[in-house]
Amino acid sequence: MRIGELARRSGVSERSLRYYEDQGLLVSERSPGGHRNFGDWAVDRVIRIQALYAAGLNSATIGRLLPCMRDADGGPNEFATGRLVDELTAERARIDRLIADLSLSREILDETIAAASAGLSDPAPHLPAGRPPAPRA
Amino acid sequence: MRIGELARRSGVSERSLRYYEDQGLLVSERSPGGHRNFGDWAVDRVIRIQALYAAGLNSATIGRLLPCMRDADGGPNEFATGRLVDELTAERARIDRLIADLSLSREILDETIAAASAGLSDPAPHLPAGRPPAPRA
DNA sequence: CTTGAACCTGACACCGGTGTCAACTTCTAC
DNA sequence: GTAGAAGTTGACACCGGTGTCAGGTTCAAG
Repeated sequence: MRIGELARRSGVSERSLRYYEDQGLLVSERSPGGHRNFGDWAVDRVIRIQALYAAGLNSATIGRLLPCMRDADGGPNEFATGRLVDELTAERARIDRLIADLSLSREILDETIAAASAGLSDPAPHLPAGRPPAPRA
Repeated sequence: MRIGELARRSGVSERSLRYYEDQGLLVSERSPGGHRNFGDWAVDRVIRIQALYAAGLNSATIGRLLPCMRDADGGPNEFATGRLVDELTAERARIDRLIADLSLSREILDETIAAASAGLSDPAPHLPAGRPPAPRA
């Protein structure tokens, strides 16, 4: 598929996809004219890359991590070196703290939103005040 | 307490605490010489502020949110306006997506770390490879 | 009074993935 | 062949909470 479709299917902007390739996180075949061509596997990979970025990892770390992770196609891997394992372990700890912060923030938002819809005598007509169930992490 | 102690107790740098005050998120008494003095309630408040920042909210949004949230001391509140509720609802949705990304990232890290300690014939002597249980959100 | 730790204000820099625009080329459907 | 959608490279800007340094002031203990 071409970059536009990959962007649509993965939910990541074309700009970011090109950046990922620049950083060596994504590879593509090229058409004779230079247009990128991606396989289906790229969708999953992009989603993972995006998740890792969202978790606060930088390009360099993701670049070291990618060849060591079990891919969707169960492709061949390297094993993470001790140094990389240390780094990933630290990242994991940071992510755990971050998840804790996010959960606290979510609670605060929930309470505040609930208090508003309970307390306002002027119910906003656009949102039916039904809050979705807590996300299953 | 003074700013140093608050920093220690909340785990937030003095620099950030002064910035929070600048942004109107935190109030302090001042000593005759100008030194800040905080009550015990400040610790909880700072932790919440920090969590909200970590969740990606900016100063302006936090500033609007703070007076509407139920504080630790159950202090008096305003109610969030409809416009603010909309904003908070959007933020909550974003946080939910972010938590999903973080969970995926954590899984990837876990698998990669586990694969490394299982696959390496050279066990790094510093970490006993016991992975902590998944964090109870 | 003296001394050293703690605090004050103000300023500068940073980071790095992403949005956006420009100018041009390639692809595709008719 | 031709028009228009889609893709390409390159460059510029941004954001905003935080780290850090400088130079000066305050506080508390001896």
